[in-house]
Amino acid sequence: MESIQLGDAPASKRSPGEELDPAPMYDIIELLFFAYRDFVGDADRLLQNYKFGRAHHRVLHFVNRQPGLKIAEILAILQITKQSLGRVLRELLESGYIEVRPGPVDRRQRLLFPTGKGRRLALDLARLQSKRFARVFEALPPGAYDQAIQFLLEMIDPQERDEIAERLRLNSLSPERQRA
Amino acid sequence: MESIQLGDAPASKRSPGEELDPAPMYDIIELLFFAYRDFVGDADRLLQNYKFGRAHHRVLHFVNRQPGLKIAEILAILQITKQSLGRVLRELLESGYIEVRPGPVDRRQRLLFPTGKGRRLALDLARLQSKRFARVFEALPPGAYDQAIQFLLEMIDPQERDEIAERLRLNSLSPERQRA
DNA sequence: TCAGATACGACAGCCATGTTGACATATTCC
DNA sequence: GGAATATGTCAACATGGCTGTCGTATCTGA
Repeated sequence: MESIQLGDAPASKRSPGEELDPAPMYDIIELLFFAYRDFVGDADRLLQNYKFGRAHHRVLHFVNRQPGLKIAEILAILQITKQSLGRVLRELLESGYIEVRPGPVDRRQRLLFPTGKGRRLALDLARLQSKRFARVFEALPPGAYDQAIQFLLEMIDPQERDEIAERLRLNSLSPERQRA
Repeated sequence: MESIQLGDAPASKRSPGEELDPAPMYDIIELLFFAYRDFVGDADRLLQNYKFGRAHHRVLHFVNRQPGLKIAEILAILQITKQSLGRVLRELLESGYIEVRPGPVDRRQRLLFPTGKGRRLALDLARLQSKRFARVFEALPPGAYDQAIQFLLEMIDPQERDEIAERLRLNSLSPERQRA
């Protein structure tokens, strides 16, 4: 692939050691905006067929990834209020993409599980978004995937970073939890 | 920095040549979600002091980056309708962060310019977001910035990609347009 | 055992930001 | 002078957030 040279390098590279009022990194700010918009656009188009929005997608995605998620846990992951979750979750329950079982030890809890239908839709959505990434890393040199992972991880607030990294590691190492 | 190994490599790497039903790339899908959320969170918090939202930020950002932007141009960049732009733009005009001048050649056009106040706020916001990037690339090996740029560029739909790359190149090479 | 903490549901109302559709106005172009 | 263009505007609506408040079932600990 042709290497495109865009704008300025980060200010920290232009004058090492000097940190006074670095120039804003407009290029990467805008690229992240456009990249994210196109990324979510893929799923948005598919979701229209189901009359679902991004909010439904997020809930279904994390419930599918972590079956048995508690209400409080998904609120923490999505960082929304239970009132916001309420409507979206109700629609997912009523249309049979997610089901609820009481917590085996604490019966106040409502554990969320994807149904077969739910797993299928979540998988379709994930595959669609994965296609974009697959195309990206085919066009980029080897190692680009690992570099992108490190880049995105660093972008996340430090407090959440460890927790998220842990959740990702757990999910990729223990597929048996999918059958819980 | 400690190199964290997360989950699986892309399916294309696990069995070269075979492309049937690759496993979804859950890790990078979720990392992009969390990374973007924290990224915009920075600006959101600052914007609260001004009673502005993300929509105002986007308009102010691009008007500041490309002074003299036409209405039709910013609609194309943001991919929203003029009705959506209307309210937000009116508030930015009334509160004096953006001003309008008729097109010198075509007087139907309303060219958008940031005011001094507008430039200051746009710069504050850009600096805030740049801080996150600066911290990221300090933690990452040299070359990570260029790699991230290439990654994000590839994530953008091909139709827009060239146009966006061109706009970024223009903006970083012709600062004199800032005085238009 | 019982009082308080916890996990969750539900109602009401509000806000921000997007949409479509229809129509008005000024200007430019042929 | 009529059509196309650039933009504004009004109305209605959808989505997805929010706060506040109250209710209920369940668990926990003194």
